[in-house]
Amino acid sequence: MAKRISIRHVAAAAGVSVATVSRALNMPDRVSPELRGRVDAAARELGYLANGAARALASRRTGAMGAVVPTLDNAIFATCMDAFQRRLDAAHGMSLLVASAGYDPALETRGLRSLLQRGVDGILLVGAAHEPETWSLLPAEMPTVITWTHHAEGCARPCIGFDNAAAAARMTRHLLELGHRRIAMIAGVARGNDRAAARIAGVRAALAEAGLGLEPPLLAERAYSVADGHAAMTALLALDPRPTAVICGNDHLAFGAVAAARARGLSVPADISVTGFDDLEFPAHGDPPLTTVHVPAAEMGRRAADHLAALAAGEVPPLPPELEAPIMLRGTTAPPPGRAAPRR
Amino acid sequence: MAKRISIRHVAAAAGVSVATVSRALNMPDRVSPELRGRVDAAARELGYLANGAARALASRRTGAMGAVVPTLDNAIFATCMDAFQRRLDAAHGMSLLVASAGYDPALETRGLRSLLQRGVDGILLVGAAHEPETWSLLPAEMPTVITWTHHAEGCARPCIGFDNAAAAARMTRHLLELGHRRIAMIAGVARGNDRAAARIAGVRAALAEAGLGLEPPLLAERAYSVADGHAAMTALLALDPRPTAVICGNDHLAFGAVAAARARGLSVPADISVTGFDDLEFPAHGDPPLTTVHVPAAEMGRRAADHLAALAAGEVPPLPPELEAPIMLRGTTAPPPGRAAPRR
DNA sequence: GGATCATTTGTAAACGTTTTCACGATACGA
DNA sequence: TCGTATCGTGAAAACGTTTACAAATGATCC
Repeated sequence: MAKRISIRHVAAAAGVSVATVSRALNMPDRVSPELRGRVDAAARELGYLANGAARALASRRTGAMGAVVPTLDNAIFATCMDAFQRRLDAAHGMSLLVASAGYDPALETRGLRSLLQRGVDGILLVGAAHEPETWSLLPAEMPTVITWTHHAEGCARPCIGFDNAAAAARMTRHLLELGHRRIAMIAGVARGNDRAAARIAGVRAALAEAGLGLEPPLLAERAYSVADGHAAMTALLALDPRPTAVICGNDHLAFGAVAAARARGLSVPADISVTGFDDLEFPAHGDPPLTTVHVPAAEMGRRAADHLAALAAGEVPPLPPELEAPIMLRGTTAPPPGRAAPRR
Repeated sequence: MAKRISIRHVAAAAGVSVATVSRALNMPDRVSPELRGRVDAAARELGYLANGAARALASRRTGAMGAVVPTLDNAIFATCMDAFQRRLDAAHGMSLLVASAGYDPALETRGLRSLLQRGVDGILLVGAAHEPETWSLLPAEMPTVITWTHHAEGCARPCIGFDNAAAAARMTRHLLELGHRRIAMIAGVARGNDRAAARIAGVRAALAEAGLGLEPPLLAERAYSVADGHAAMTALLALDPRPTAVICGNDHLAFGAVAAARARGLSVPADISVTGFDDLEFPAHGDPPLTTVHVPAAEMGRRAADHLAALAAGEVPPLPPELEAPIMLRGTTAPPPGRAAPRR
């Protein structure tokens, strides 16, 4: 590219030193109104855009935050990133650098390394379970937040999230209260995914309170996709006796599960109840609308932005509170067949 | 942050000059195997991570690409960004800086300015219609690609996309061939959105071939959401006579439209046909699965990455070909009520 | 009426790389 | 044996900002 306008040109045009230009642009109140006006005019006139690299090098801050997410292809993370980026830009003048790791620990480490090297003022991570190498890459003084979880034991970083296990347990108890006893779960792949694991643990704990267990074939771990949910549900329906309720690890699985049940001629929720996790737009408007756990994705994104920005500015923000993940009771849960709705 | 390991430390540890360290790391074949080994060892030993800002300043390239998208909250763009980022990283060692503009021209300009200032080696834009200020921000030599459209008249930048109007026209003709004559459209908001406008134009053109028109109330422009699709469909169903087919500007609108029709006790497609645009995962597995236009979002992302990387490397890649946007015939279209399926 | 202090400005030193240039050494062709 | 390429290396000059630091000016206070 042709040589761009530099701060020197602006300084010359305004008849001041480069330092004054820098100050006029970055700390307008430290410069007299008169010079500030001249500088602003010259900058606008010349179409001056500061060189980010030089600025970052000299000031030791880049004005960009990095995020490492499992994927952008799942709306729940995309929603979070959208809110994160918007808040970063609107409230803190910062940009977003994203790396998606595809649920692959090696890719995650690689992505983080690349963000760090590229230079970011902070890092957003999803979940608290990461490779040792990932953790060792992060200097203690690098502003970092963990999202999507809250009670992360042994995690030295602030967590902006909710309690996956508790939310899953609550949903399970709802099913138990409706009278279900034969409850299955189509979970996400738990290996390397602490959120998926916590959801399984929550369901299992709630079932245990009722004297029930959760083992294969009633527990299936599948990749988060509608097709996988469909396939897993089809397998569950072949069981005898078949479950009367199926808890799914996310909305994709649940949506597929509902479709599979209907394909088998079953009515949801009359014949079988299905629950999801995430609360995405489509399943919420499905037929019937999906009963699910609301995940505050956008809220996590916004809070993460504020927290990271504060950390990067050297402030010591209060530890983030646990977020709510309320159950959205909609149309896919009901008492098991042959049982009246419970009195309330 | 505590002072990080710099290239100087590595040079000292390896007993060579900083120039040699730089070369050993960036152009390994320009350095003798012996020294290269010493440098690599020292770098690994010290956990050296190059400072991206310094590197960018000296080399005049940042290794990051910028993208300005309308939103990340719509899966179609998130999917594109996911593929874009993955290809950027895997094939070109580059990172992704995203700005989402929320369909607001002013925010778009602002986002672009921020990306440019931050320093990117190239820019991905969605659609060819942008504010004059947006265009004037982009120096001619800044590698840029337009996605989501192909025949953009008067657009000096390479376009990686498909023909929105032609795809919409094809879908319309499919409906006409099924025997529909009273066809409505729930479109996206066309103002400032050339894709939405092109889709309307395509539908209108195909209808005109059949001697039909498309005006309000048969044409409604709504924000891209399931709820808006639901509301618009409800209004359409109050018409007398009501349309026998509704073409929607995207899958969100279509999904909501289907739900609204069923809520009114109508059967889709027996009583009324509905079509979408995008081909998202959920509607494709709905009940019935949505007939829609497939938008090659991931493919556009990958191609954009390759094209931009080539441009940034000073190559002159061939102009990208037009991409396919095939119609996915699924379960929401059928002949209008009281009319047999057409012979084939 | 000085001394002190804050305010505004300029000078120049970082910031951590890449890259040009020069240099010596080695290989090659005549 | 003597130029002449070729190669590997180091010294040092960018790259375009920010930010101590110092200097100059004017205001404030005994």
